[in-house]
Amino acid sequence: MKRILLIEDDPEIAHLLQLELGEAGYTVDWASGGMSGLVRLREAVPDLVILDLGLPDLDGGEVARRIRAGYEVPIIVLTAADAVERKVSLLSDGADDYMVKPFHPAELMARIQVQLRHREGGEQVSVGGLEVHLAKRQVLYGGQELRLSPKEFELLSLLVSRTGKVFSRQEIEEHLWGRQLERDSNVVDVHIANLRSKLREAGAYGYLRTVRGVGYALRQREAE
Amino acid sequence: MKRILLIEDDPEIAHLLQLELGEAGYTVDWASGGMSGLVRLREAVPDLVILDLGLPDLDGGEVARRIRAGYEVPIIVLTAADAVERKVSLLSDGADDYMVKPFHPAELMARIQVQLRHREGGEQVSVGGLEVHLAKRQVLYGGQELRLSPKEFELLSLLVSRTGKVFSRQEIEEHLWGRQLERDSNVVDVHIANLRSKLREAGAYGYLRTVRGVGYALRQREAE
DNA sequence: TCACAAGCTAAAGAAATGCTAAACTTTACT
DNA sequence: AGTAAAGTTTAGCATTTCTTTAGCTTGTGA
Repeated sequence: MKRILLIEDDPEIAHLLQLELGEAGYTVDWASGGMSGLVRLREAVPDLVILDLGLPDLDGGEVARRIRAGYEVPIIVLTAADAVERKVSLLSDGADDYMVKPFHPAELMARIQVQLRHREGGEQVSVGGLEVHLAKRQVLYGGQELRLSPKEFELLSLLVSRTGKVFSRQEIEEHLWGRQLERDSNVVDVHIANLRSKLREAGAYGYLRTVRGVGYALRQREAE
Repeated sequence: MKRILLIEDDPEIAHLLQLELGEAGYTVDWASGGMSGLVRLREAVPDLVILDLGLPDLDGGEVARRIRAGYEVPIIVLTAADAVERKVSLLSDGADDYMVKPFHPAELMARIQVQLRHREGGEQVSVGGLEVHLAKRQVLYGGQELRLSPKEFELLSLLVSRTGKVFSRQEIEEHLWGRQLERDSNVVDVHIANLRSKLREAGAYGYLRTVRGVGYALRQREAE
């Protein structure tokens, strides 16, 4: 369950948003002023902050800066129509997105999702259309999920950790097995072959390349 | 100093990014359209490209594909919130990462670092337009990749390690074979010839020179 | 200008390297 | 214990790369 901190002085808007967000499955925490918002933030760090600019006690930019100084949490700013030209300074104050009032709740919802997705994606790397989510242990190609065995996933993770670099069989062995294998073992080759065939099956051919005499690398696609 | 090519039609965003990136120590080159971006790229290949999707003249995916067709440079795409579903096709067009607008500059900065780290093999040497990446076992000439055999790559690596120095056949043998070969073997000559022909094929003639009676050296280009 | 050494080239056989399929072993789960 | 999935080994095959050979070209000094 995602927690959202709403800093908004107008009770009417606050109430409306609380309803909308609650229905969408978010837990909403409401603060009516800049100071109380900052206090609330310290008590329980939310997953996202919605900040109204027109606060009575503190300037919105100031609040954004203070939040940003101590927390990584994404901030969406609500601003009146006449303050549009402030958007640039706002963004550099630490806001991640802004919405001009009045706005449609659905749009706010969409932007919230975008921001949350941004943060979650932390451990994601991609090469070409290949996305590797380390935390989720998931690999996507063209939005489609690939079913990889543990060894295959580790192998791909290693290669994607330094795109372009050629990993020798020895390096791969050290990373996946923690030691060197027998001199004449070709386990690595076999796992490479299996991984490659699953990649190809999904249409992701040409990324996993053999560098003869040295090892393997993940590179930008090459004609097959 | 890393060079970033920014392809962005909105002058306001371009200016903001130019400031931010400049402060972070990058050299920023700004192109306001897809065509001019491609031209700029050809003039001086940057270390990274930031590409806005909403260009007036060319489709963003098209630009990405054209860049990718000729260069290995990493591409980060900026896309409007309503085009999120295009990310998949974008990634397979050759983009390495994408960011949904608006975004926090710090996040862009982080992603730039990720991309540059991925690409850097650490050790890289270059003479003229010839770049040799040891970790990637890759040789680029004018952004274009050369396919070299192991011996050819080692040979070029050796020569490029002390640009200008003349290496005797004996020295070359010691480095590539770990010993001296028979007196009347001309393996070195043959590998030199093969390397030279691959270089020439890519347009990189005039670098690999013969010093009669002594050996071979890699020097600044000379008329052919 | 000629002769000879040094270097270049092309081609063929030898060697090394990687790929694949299939059998076998281990592991995790029922 | 039985099954299914994953991991490993083996061995033969295909391909690339390396080396050698032999004849050709080029540069240099008499």
